[in-house]
Amino acid sequence: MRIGSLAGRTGVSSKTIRYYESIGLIQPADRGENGYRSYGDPDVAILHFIQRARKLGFSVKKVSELLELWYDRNRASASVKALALAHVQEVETKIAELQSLRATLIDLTERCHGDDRPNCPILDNLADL
Amino acid sequence: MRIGSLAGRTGVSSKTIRYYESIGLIQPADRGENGYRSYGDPDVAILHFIQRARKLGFSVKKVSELLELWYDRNRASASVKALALAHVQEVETKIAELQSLRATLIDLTERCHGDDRPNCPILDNLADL
DNA sequence: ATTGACCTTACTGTTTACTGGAAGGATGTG
DNA sequence: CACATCCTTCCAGTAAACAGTAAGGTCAAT
Repeated sequence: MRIGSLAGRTGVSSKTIRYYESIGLIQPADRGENGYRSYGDPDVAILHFIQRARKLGFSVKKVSELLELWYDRNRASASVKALALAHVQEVETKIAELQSLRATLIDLTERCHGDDRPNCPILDNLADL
Repeated sequence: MRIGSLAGRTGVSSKTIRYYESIGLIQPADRGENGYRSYGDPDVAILHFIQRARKLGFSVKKVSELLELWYDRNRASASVKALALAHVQEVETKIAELQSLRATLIDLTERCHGDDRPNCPILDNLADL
C-alpha cells in the first residue's frame, strides 16, 4: 500500500505520515523501485494507535515512548512494565485533576443559579483551590 | 501593587501578564502617573484562577470563556450556567477517555508481564479500541 | 548622583505539531 | 499520448503560548 492509501485508511494525512517518519516517530518506510513508500497492515495499526494517543492529549514524545513499550514487549518486560505504570500514574493524576475541576465547575453552576447579590464568594473559592 | 509583585505572588511572569493583557484575556490594568501598571488583590485571584485552569489543560480561549462565566455571574445566570455545564460535559468526556486509556494501559502491562511468545494480541487491541 | 532593580513598548525567537506550496518524477485512465 | 493524479524532496508558514532582547524611562538607596 502506498502513502495515500495508508492516509485514507487511517485518517492521518500523507503529509503527517512523512512528518512522523522525519522525526523518528515511525520507522522509515520500505521503498519500491520508484522510490515510493510502501506500507502494510501493521502500519495501519501503528497509525491508529498514534492517533488515539494523540487525541487523548499525549505529546508526540510520549507517544514515542508508548510505541517503544509496544515494540519492546518481548524483551525487558519488567522495565517496560514500569514505564507503562508510570504512564498509568500520570493518567490517573490527570484524571484526579479533572475531577477536581469538574467538582469546582459544578459547585460554580449550583451557586450561580438564582443568586443576584453583588458579593459572591465563588471568586474566592476558585482562586484558592 | 506593580506587575513584579503580582508576578511574585501568583507565579505568573510579568511577561505573561502583559501577554494576557495584550490578547484581551485580562482587562487592561490601571496605570499610575509613571505609566506603570497597578494591580490589587482581585487581580491575584484572577491570575490564580487562570493559572489553575491552564494547568488543567484549558486553552487560553477556554479560560477566557470561564472568566466570562465568572464576570457575568450576576446577570444572565441561566445561559451562564449552560456554558458552565457544557464545560462540565467536556471535562467529563475527557475523564472518560482518560479512564479508557488507563484501562488499556493496565491491560497492556498485565499481558506484558512474563509472556515471551512472538505473537502478542496487544497490538491489535490497541489499534482497534 | 549614580548604581541596580524595576518598569515601558516593540519586535524577534522558541517549541510543538503540523500544513502548504513549489518543482519535478511516476502512474493510471480515456 | 495527453492529462490528471499520485508520489518525491525541500523549504516556508501557521497557531498557541509564551520567552528573549533591545532601547529607554523610573525609583529607592547609598
